[in-house]
Amino acid sequence: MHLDDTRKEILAAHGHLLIEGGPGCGKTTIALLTARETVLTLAPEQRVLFLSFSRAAVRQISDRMRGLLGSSARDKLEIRTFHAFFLDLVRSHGRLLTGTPSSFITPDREGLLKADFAGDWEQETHRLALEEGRYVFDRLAGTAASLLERSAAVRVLYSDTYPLIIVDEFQDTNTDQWRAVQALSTSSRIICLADPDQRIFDHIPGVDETRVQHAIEYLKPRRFDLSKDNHRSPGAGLLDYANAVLRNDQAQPRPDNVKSYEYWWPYTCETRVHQLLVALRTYLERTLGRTPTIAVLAPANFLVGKISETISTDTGTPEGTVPAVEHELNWDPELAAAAGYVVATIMEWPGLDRASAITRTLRAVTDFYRVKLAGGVEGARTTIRTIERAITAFEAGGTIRAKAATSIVSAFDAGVDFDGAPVPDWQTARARLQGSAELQELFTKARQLRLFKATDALAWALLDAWDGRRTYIDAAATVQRVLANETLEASQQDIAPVSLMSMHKSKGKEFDGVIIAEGQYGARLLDTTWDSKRIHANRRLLRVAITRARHMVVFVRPVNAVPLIGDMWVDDQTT
DNA sequence: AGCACACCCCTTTTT
DNA sequence: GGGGTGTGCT
Repeated sequence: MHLDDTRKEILAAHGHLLIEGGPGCGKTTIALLTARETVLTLAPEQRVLFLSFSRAAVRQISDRMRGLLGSSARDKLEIRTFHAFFLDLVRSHGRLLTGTPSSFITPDREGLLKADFAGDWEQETHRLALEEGRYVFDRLAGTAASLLERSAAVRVLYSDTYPLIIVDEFQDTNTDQWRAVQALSTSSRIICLADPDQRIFDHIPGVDETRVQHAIEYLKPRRFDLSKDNHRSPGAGLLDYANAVLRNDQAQPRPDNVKSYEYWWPYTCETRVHQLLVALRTYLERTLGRTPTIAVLAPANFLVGKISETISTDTGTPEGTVPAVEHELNWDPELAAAAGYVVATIMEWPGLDRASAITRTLRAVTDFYRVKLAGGVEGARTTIRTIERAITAFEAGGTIRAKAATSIVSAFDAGVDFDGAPVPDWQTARARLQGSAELQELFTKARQLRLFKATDALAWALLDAWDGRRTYIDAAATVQRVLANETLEASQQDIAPVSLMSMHKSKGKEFDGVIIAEGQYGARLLDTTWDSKRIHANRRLLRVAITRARHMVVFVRPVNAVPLIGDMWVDDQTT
């Protein structure tokens, strides 16, 4: 492999390093090569630690590693998420802080606990951690940091084990993650990989635009700038264009592999995306000579969800019918699972007495709203209360007032027949979810489950739950188990040919083609009414989205959308 | 207490 | 366009 002077310098350098550069500049590669050199000097029990944010990123880095490092070097390199690393640390040493063994509260469990807790949940999670040694995900990093700060023994143990620690996406580390890195930096060598222009998460508490500056002051690292380099060949033009969008640089022309389309009546954003998605797929298939990977990205999740709904079925347009597109969607998996859980309780009906069947389903409905409440929807609280009151009234034989509850009762009384074929039976059960706004919402969410590739696993598990005559025994528990399993495994699957996600979620991923969709009412890419801070944040986000593509970017924007490059204010006045 | 209707606003999240 | 919230009616 040919190395230029900067890279040779990086390999020869000692002490803490800060390596900056944009997408495709080779930060990860040079970090892996540095790890390879370091590995040669390690004692048998020592390793190099490579920390990143998501499992998807860990997977991508591991793939890259396999191409660069021999198997003996690979064994000495630990590529892990921050979370997994902190989880181990707290599991092994958390007792030092609390005196009790540590246990963990999974996100779905946290949702239910949070919904039933009246006070300040943030404060409660601190109390749970300190007094009971029970940790929700968000408390892990802070706890790990405290352990490393307060216990010299723990710090020395970890620094001894990991003399070199590489921190990926350093600009997005939060305060707690940075504290842990700081503590380890006393005896371990730290290499930070950063691209300040990919900072798209500073709306999250603890993530801070001054992080890189702090690191420069605290670690006093040697700094290297790779931002001029790009090793993805057709991507080079895309990176230049993305940088032009970032800086609103009007001198840069739009390259041929960036297209922009408008939509207006009778098209909606979703139908236009559907049409262009099929066209892009055909085009890439022809030019690449293989099945391409395509991502549809939007600035807001609700738009992603709407696009998913639209492309799931054939769409009629003035230019003909566009066929349904198989795709993967990663949005609200917890809410969809909670809705699926309600459907599963209905599949248990024929085997249960009236009272337990109905209360079981209604409890599942309240749990759905607990998940929703945990996601920040305050209004879910009244719905939970209303349905809980209905359950109490039902059990006491009183009058039920909630429409969702009366609908469930009459659905049960109307009777439901299953015949042992899981998929049609699932649909039969799901079809009972109607008669009120709440049940309609559950119905829609449950439909999304189809998209999590969970269908097959669900069908198999339900086949086992079938009692051979008329009901599914413990269907709810079965569905919960399968869905929990699927969410954990999901990230390990290969990239689907077509995936839909928010622009934020696309960070660190790569596709042959990218469609960037802009909504009409919300979900704007740029808006003249925004302040400069938000405009700049969205330009950074656009840069991330554009650079996800290896070959082609297609914008789908409403008529009169603000040009991505140009004088926004003048344009606004002329329209 | 629960619901329907009117009005308002419209980002982003890993594990 | 549509989901969330607030208001007033039953």
